[in-house]
Amino acid sequence: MPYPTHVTLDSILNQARTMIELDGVEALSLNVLAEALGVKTPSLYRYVDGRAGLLRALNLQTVQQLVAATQAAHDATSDPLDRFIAMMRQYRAYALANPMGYTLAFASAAPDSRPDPALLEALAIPLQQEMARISGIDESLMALRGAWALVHGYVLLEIHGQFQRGGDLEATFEGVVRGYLQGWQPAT
Amino acid sequence: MPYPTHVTLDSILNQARTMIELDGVEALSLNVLAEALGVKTPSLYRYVDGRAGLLRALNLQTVQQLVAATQAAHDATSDPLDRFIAMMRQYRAYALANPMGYTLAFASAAPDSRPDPALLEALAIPLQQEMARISGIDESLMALRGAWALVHGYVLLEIHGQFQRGGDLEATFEGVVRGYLQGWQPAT
DNA sequence: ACCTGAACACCGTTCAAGT
DNA sequence: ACCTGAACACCGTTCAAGT
Repeated sequence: MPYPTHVTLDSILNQARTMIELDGVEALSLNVLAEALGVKTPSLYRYVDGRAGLLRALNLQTVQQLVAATQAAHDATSDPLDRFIAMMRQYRAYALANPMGYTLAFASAAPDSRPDPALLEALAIPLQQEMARISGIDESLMALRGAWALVHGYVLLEIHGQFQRGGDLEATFEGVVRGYLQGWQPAT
Repeated sequence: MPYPTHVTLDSILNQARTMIELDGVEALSLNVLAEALGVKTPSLYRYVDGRAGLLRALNLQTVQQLVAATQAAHDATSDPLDRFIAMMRQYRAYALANPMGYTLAFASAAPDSRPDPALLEALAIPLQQEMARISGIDESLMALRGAWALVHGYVLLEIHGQFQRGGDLEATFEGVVRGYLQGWQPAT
């Protein structure tokens, strides 16, 4: 009689994700993860290629979820500028809801667990299309890179508590993104 | 006859810094660090409070160096906008020269090794003064937060290789920062 | 005063063995 | 087919002991 399956890739990732968000990536060990899943540590190796492979799988999931989140906003509006801002809002919302996962995927040092370039394209293409309708196509790559940097940096500073002087961080986000984008609209 | 001192806090930090920049933070272990310094691991505990303390000390140094770098640019120019941009250029140059150290200090998850708030003020105050001369004082906090986010995000995306489509990243940096700042100049 | 040896608990990883 | 036990090398940390 073979063993029943006690664990799946999904259950592993879900458990890892909640542990990471609770205690940080450094505190995530395969031992405690296995124990929380009611299994012995070596069993995890059937589903994931060690600790590094686990982080890779998590990062893949993170990028996919982020793409889905921004894409949902894309389909919900039509005016180019509103649409772009709505996508940035969704981007921020996802990052703030998954701060450790976002940081791990997009600002972690390990070069081997970086997001797949092809997936990053999936994130960038629809954004650049919208940007082209705001800035014109010639400037759209530069304008998009700045917008991404602005949003990326903003959510990371928020996540890591580096906006120390309070204020309405949501309104400020809206303000700086709008301000940035207005600079790229062709002069009338 | 007492032991001669084989190691100092400075030699520890320097060695740790070069190791981090070479192989990443995760690969930094007290064992290999001690061995590189010609000393046994427990000796490090006289100078630094364990691995966490070592990272704290490194982060402190990073922020101080970053403050010094931006401050140098402040003293070298006089026009507000040029001066602010020069400071941002120095900020980026420092981050790109110390990518792992910068990431560790400003985008690492560990909340206990975060930079001292008072030091962050030392970084922010002169920047906000310049920003006030560009945007006016009322908007200067919001405008500065956006500028910081933009530069922070930009250098992190550069460091982690996420601008995949090439192009002159220095010129793009200049362009997006200038573009952002122009939006905050009061209408004529 | 400064460093080391020895010991402990924990970690990731591999692989033959169990069911 | 899936999981476990046992073993290994490595890690951080503490503290009594060495010089």
